[in-house]
Amino acid sequence: MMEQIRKAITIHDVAAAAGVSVSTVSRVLNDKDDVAAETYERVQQVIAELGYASSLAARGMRSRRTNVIGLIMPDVAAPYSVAVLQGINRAIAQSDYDLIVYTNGDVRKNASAAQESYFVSLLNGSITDGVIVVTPVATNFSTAAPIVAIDPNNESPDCPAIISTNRDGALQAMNYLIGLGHRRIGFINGRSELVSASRRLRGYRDGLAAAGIPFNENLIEIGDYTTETARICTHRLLQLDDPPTAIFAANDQTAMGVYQAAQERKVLIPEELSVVGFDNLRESVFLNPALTTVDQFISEMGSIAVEMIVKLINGKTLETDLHKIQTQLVIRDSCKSFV
Amino acid sequence: MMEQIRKAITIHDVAAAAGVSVSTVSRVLNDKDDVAAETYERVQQVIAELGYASSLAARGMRSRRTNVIGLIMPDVAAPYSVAVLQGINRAIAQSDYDLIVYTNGDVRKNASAAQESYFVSLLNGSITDGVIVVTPVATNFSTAAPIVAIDPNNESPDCPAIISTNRDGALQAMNYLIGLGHRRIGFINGRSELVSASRRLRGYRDGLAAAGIPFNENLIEIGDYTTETARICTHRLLQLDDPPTAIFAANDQTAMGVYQAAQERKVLIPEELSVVGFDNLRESVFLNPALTTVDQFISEMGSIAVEMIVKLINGKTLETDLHKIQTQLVIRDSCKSFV
DNA sequence: AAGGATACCGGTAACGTTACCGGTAATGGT
DNA sequence: ACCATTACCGGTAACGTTACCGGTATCCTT
Repeated sequence: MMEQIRKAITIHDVAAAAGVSVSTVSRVLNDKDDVAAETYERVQQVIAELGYASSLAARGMRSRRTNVIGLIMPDVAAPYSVAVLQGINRAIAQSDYDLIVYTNGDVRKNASAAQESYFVSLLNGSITDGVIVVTPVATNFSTAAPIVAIDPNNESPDCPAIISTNRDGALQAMNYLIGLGHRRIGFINGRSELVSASRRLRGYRDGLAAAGIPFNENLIEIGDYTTETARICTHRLLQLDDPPTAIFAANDQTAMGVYQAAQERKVLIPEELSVVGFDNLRESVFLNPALTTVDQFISEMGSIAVEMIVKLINGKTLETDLHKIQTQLVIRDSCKSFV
Repeated sequence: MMEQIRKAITIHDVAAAAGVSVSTVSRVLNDKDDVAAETYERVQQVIAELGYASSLAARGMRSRRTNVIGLIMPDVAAPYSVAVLQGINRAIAQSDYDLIVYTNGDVRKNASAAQESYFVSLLNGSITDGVIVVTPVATNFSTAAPIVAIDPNNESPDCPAIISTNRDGALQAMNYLIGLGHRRIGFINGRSELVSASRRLRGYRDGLAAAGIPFNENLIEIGDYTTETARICTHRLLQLDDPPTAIFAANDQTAMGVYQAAQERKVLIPEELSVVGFDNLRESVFLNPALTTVDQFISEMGSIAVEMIVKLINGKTLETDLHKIQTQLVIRDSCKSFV
């Protein structure tokens, strides 16, 4: 077994086996009409018999068209990434394109801009017709093929991008909590260098200000969007002399950390502590109690990105370079009014 | 803005800008030692300035080595796939290789063998040095580069593969339930054409047989590993004249469907119905009550696959072509003894 | 000082494919 | 019967890169 070191078959092998020239095989492969029906059949049969598939590399190099869209994301297995992937996958299925996801598996938090542009050029102009990048630090890429950024870390990116209304979503969450009577509201933020985190903090502060509640430094924790860090932050908040009656978590994974810490301290959610998250991940429904959270339609961002990149690939112009997605509070069972 | 239709830069541009030949630039790129320190520096600087990245396609075509590993999976966003991805990602990060995930976004359940081999040849021999395929139907690929299959749908695949002990895991689950006193145990299977499903059914039947419990056709439902179908199957089981006191779900997503149906019928888990799953997905901890399930170490399968493919790429031989992973029952809160 | 070794670099060919051009045979029109 | 058109197909060059060979200038050795 496993003696299949039979050298990979090329278009030349197919041509030889079918008794035609490589040009003709190429024409068959690309469904050009300048080939006799009989010849077409014969070549197709040989292709099937030999199990031939054309080299994506060679094809892309010569014809400048691969029908493949690239996707670059820092960590493919993170819940956020998975949600994006779902949307992209759905859109790809309905398109004529295939998808290649590229990652170096590096889950170090701070991918450098240089590395990102490296990845982009690596794919673009060789094996992909266009690239979608997720939460990039860089937004200026030197490449011929089009690029679309999802949630870029740049207030004014110079490539087409999709962003969600982070401040507005946070504001909705705050208004909801304040409407329930909460006045001591803790906030556990994401990594502060991320634009999304600073925009959500903005919403938190604006929400307080609009209600005339003074900003209290002690109620702010700087997390990193991970559950474990959020657990620690929550413990710090809950052991304050005057602990918060509600916590606004900057994303759902952070909210999970809040749940964990609350359970460890025998603090009941929502009776003794209200919690609001951000993202509306699939998992948030399964939490007990089900998490109230801000939906930022992550999957939609993915599918819209595909639509945009396809337009760009086909030389069309976009209606808008900056596609904003409206966030929306989803009320479940993790909050209770505070009297 | 967005006038970056500056034609992609090639090694020739770099060579011209640095005042050297393309050969020298190539040597710098590949860290060959036949280049003066001063020249090396200058070329590196030009590369950085121009933001040049070599074309993966051209490189792979010429040098037969790309340092990229391919991964082919039917649905990247499915929970199972995500778990595999996690393991693969972890292992990739510690290796010298990058990862490309290929999908056509087709979530149709039955990908054809032809399509699979097409994908494999597409990647292999052009842009990847080796490919990992997840739950392939085909296991005989005509390609020069190595292949490793995860959970192949073939009892005796003729390529190196990683499989988990499905029957044994199911047996553990059954012994546990029977040990708790259950005798009417329902089983919701996955798609019957999958090897994993038939092996788990085998374990279910063997478990019954060992305990002297007669097999009852009515307690078997054929699902498709999805939550929605499982919901429907569960309703059928629970409205039987003599409904099961426990349900063994063929995977965790199926178990979630059982939870949903139970909730709709006001059937309490575990008081009135015990549930065991299979997979031990991340989500299973968040379920309420936490799901007792068979861990099949999906992530480990991914990282082991990377180890295997790297060995094969480097011409080493594997200790074993068929790597079996031991499954293990994880007991949580979804089962109770039946008196 | 002459010969040989070494350091460094450029030119050429090839990887597998498609775009383009051109050529042959068959067909149609008069 | 002759020219024009058409249908079909083959040859050649090029995509961007690296392997390989070979060439020049410098250095070392005796």
